[in-house]
Amino acid sequence: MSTAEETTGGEAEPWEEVTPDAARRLLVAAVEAFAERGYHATTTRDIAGRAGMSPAALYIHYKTKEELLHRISRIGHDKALDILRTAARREGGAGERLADAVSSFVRWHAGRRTTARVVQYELDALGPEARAEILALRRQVDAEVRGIIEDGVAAGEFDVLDVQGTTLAVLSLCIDVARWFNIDGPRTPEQVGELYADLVLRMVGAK
Amino acid sequence: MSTAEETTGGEAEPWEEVTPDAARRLLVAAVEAFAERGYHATTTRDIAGRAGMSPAALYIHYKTKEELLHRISRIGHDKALDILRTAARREGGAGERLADAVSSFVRWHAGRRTTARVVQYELDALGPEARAEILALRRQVDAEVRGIIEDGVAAGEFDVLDVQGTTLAVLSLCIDVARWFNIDGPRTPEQVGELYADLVLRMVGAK
DNA sequence: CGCTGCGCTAAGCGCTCGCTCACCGTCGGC
DNA sequence: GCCGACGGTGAGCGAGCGCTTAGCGCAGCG
Repeated sequence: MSTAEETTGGEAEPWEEVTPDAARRLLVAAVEAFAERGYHATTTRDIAGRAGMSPAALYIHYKTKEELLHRISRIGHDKALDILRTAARREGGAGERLADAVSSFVRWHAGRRTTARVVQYELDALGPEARAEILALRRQVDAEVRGIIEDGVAAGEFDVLDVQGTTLAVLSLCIDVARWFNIDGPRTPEQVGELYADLVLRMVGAK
Repeated sequence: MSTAEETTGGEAEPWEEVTPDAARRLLVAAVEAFAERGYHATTTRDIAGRAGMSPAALYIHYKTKEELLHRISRIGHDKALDILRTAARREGGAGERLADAVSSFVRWHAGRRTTARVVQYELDALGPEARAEILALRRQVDAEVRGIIEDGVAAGEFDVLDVQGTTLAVLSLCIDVARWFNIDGPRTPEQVGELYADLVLRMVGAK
């Protein structure tokens, strides 16, 4: 988690914490399949096939198909939260920290779009306990962004009427990048990150 | 479950164009089920059950489960486009028209959240021809918003660096309301619409 | 060399899916 | 009062699902 991923665009090779190798290959295959077709439309045979294994191999490393989604969602949320925390705790004014948070968060949602899609849009497919665990992480994500905005307001740097509503809107804007971003489109993840950082600074009335 | 959504955004009772009555009841049931569990996780038995009919009754009115989704998506996109066109073609400056477009578009996504969820997030479940038809409607949606922003820039009313990128962001912000909005939450659709209209005016640097 | 443990496969179980089909009650027209 | 059309049902088909199980090949080790 603390690896060298200051990287402007492509991040360090993900999923390296997943071992053994066969379990990681299955998980990466599941991310691709879930992102492409959705959790419910993906079959265990499809996941195993993408990983070059038989359907039964999946159940050596994971108890159920849902456990795969849970692991993906957990790791993805940890990563997203890590990105935001890093930006929130750097030095500098609230404006710089918010711009940094938004641009890196957006870069992740665009650059690792397949992962982000699964993480952000397949939450309802999890069972109650797993969903509750993930929702707790999401509240922490919200708190990080709200914290920066509150700092900016307190410092007189931002002009915001509804802090919680604006926080919601900022996060919503960033998250939805995973829905529409197209790797073959005209924009790189870095460009979208820059554009969005500018838009968000306008939204909070940064001086 | 189906009640309590009495057109908070001031829209007409929807689905009235769907006849006969049994076909409409099935379609409304499908909207609810798709919005709750997703297209692929919804069974034809569930849809028919919600409409108080046997599973076979569905196939008297619709050829396949996918045709149901197609009809919902088509009608929903027509409605969304209609809302934007009405706002775009009213009288007044670009700022007023943009604020009107955003607030009514957001009101629809929040107030008719179940429909909007299906319309915006189940697009990939459609076959190639149906999806192409819907994508054409979405390009028209984009054009309406871009048109207002271009007007504002031309009139010196807005300050926008990347018109297409900002259009994308504005629409993305509005659409994602359908993902997070909660009828039992602290905000009414009207309040979110107002908040978002203000945020969007800031994004375009409205004078 | 034989034994053991383990990652993996081939086959398939029980179930539920989308969808079909033979049949039925109701009702307007003659 | 009978008849055909139509909207509906109950039962069930073939397919494909998530997941299980019996057994295989092979590396490590005496």
